[in-house]
Amino acid sequence: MAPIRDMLSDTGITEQQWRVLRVLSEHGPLDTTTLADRASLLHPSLTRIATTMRGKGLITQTRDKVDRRRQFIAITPDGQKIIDDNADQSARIVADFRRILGEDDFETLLDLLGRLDPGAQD
Amino acid sequence: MAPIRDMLSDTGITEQQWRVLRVLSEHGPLDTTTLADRASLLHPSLTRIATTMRGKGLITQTRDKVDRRRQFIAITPDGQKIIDDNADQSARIVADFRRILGEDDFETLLDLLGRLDPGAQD
DNA sequence: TGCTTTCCCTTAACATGTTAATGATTGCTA
DNA sequence: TAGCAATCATTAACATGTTAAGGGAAAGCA
Repeated sequence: MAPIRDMLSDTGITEQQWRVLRVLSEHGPLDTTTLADRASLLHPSLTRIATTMRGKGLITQTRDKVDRRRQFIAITPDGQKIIDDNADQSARIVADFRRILGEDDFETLLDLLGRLDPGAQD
Repeated sequence: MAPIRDMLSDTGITEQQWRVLRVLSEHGPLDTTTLADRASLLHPSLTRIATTMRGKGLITQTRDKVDRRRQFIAITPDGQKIIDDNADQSARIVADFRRILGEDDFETLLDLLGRLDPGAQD
């Protein structure tokens, strides 16, 4: 994760906050349980992270009108801007991994890791 | 790491404390810089962890007579007991990984990961 | 309807990761 | 030898991981 962290150190957000933004950017607004799952966060962590990010204006949090236990979290334009500004560099990092290993070995790695942790398939 | 954490939840120590004990058990007393490196911990983390573990009587910490900036940390009998009590189960977890993937694929995985992070060779 | 259960989420408490600043020694050098 | 740089380690501040407990709302049922 070191290259990712280097990238993020310039943006003022953390690795976990980056994951939250990416998931929201890809899937649109999500309830907190789904968001925590897709961002690989435990719910207590997400609660805190969401509070921080709401404070920074990166996300909005709204309560479900029907089921008032539920909440939905959505990305704001400011949050989306962080994703956009770093999209190139982010893609480059993955491309680097692929280049270092070569296409075949890269796929092999994903396969082997997947076999060790069947629950983590994306 | 999930299987390791399950194992440790019974012992009252954390994953990082486990790594510290293992390194000390394998290499004998070490200075804190070397210990932090081998246990994959940053120095500030090691400082705190060492304080905790000293409180539990798992390690001892002594200052170098010659260079009084330096410290040496050693495992105590109580600490070694934790290693011994869990050695079987620990070996079994690695063996499980090897079994799931098969010998060849297991070696391949170690190789691929090593190529992505050349600094982390053991 | 009233009660219990279940669900969704938050709080709390403790341990660690991470970066920057600070201490404490030692070593070098003018 | 006084002063400064380098080294080893700790402290501080903030963010997250992890487990357990709590709080509010909905659902099921007598």
